[in-house]
Amino acid sequence: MERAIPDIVVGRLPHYLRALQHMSLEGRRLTSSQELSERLGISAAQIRKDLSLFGEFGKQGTGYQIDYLLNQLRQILKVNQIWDIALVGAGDMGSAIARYQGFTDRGFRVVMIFDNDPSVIGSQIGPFTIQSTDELVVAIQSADVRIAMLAVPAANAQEVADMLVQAGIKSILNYAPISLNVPDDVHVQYIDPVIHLQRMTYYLE
Amino acid sequence: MERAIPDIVVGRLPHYLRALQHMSLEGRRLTSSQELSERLGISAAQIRKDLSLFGEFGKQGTGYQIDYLLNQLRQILKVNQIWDIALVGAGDMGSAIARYQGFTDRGFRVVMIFDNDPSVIGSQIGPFTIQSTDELVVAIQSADVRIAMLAVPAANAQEVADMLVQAGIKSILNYAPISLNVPDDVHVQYIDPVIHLQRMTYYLE
DNA sequence: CGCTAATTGTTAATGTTTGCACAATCGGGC
DNA sequence: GCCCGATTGTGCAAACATTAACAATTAGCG
Ligand SMILES: NC(=O)c1ccc[n+]([C@@H]2O[C@H](COP(=O)([O-])OP(=O)(O)OC[C@H]3O[C@@H](n4cnc5c(N)ncnc54)[C@H](O)[C@@H]3O)[C@@H](O)[C@H]2O)c1
Ligand SMILES: NC(=O)c1ccc[n+]([C@@H]2O[C@H](COP(=O)([O-])OP(=O)(O)OC[C@H]3O[C@@H](n4cnc5c(N)ncnc54)[C@H](O)[C@@H]3O)[C@@H](O)[C@H]2O)c1
Repeated sequence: MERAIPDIVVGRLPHYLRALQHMSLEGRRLTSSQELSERLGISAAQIRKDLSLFGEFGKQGTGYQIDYLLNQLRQILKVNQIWDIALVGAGDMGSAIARYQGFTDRGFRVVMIFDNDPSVIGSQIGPFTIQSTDELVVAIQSADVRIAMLAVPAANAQEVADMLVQAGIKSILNYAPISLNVPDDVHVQYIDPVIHLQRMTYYLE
Repeated sequence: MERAIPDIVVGRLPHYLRALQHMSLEGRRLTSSQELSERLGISAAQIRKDLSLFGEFGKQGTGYQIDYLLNQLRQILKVNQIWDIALVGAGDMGSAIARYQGFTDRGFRVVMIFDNDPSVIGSQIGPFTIQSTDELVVAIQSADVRIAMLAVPAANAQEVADMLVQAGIKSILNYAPISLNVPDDVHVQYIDPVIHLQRMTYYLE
């Protein structure tokens, strides 16, 4: 029986992956827990320990092959494939997300966009036609999409989340500044810049 | 000598604040650690313990006065004032941030926007004229701004961060998917949706 | 071929965070 | 005025996370 991996470790893996991807693009071959430590501000011992939960990826005296470790991490995080994403809310934030070019080489792509404002339904954002939220559940179900990004106002976020759950979505990245109520088997992550800003003002004099 | 507050506690306070602000808008007067616990998915004991590090804000048998606790938390986090923010990068993300209406009632406002693309410098986003990054250091210094949001491509993020540090910025909220190198007295927080998405795909089958 | 410097994976020690449980206290009802 | 159900703040124990330290191993070099 496999020991469960602590959430906090899973949360660090994407950071390792991102740093390795940069190094790989820089043409580098090898790295070490020490170098990753300096780049990421995470102790070298911790990085080694985290990785050791999944296997032995390095070589003593040498370090880690960047491309090898990269692939191992991609496999562990299941981003050695492209995941389709449904985006709800085609306002300022939704449009920025829809146009963002930085998803594909990290395992994701937006494949459908929904809004409930008749004046934007049917119009294009890049390659996408904005669909009505009336079609949301059926469209997501028939395309078998599991991940959604939510960029609607806070007041509407819960009702949209309910629809997403009904459509079979299992992971929601929520930009609305409100906590969502979802079943246990649905994962939610939050992006709220103000939370980060308030955390930093605590340390300002 | 005051005991230092653990970072992890400071990181939860903005969530309490956000939930309380919603309750207050709903016209509610009283809440309890239990109710907050249900809304936030943080245990009631933890909430009570976190708050107790700063004082005694509740009343046994009754709970917490929402508006009172709200004000206490605003004071603790120093958001009982409006902080000015400098925004760098007026692309898709920067424009969405510049137009966002959700900062002011939570303690922040964008007051200046910079870019280095001559074709956007001088144009308007809402009430702001986009300034050249050539003016960045002087403009930030003379307006005594301490917080910046960074929305430039990853390849340029470090050079801009260096300018921000030189200008006296002490808190940076970085949207570029790259770790920044800054002096110890400068706080950095990161927003990278892909990190959150990759964290969730780990749990998908 | 043996020495050196580098670096891993892992164990044990240390430190931090969370959860439990309960006395103390409050407000309301009767 | 007293009792009851609710709820806080907190001491202690348990769980969890991080760090330090080191034997084992490697590549490179003379
Ligand atoms: N713009 C930012 O920089 C920013 C920053 C932080 C947080 N956010 C949050 O992101 C969310 C979106 O922000 P925005 O600036 O894009 O707002 P916006 O008003 O520009 O866009 C919201 C969009 O959601 C659509 N919408 C509303 N109700 C809907 C529903 N029930 N179903 C489908 N679509 C619906 C609206 O028609 C609109 O197109 C908000 O919750 C906001 O708080 C935005
Ligand atoms: N758009 C999104 O949804 C999204 C999502 C996640 C992350 N991001 C990140 O946010 C950042 C901005 O993304 P975007 O989509 O707005 O990109 P963008 O290309 O639309 O905008 C970038 C802007 O930065 C400006 N710029 C470049 N170098 C600069 C410099 N040295 N000084 C000042 N300005 C400079 C450019 O002129 C441009 O206006 C990127 O790092 C991106 O990875 C964006």
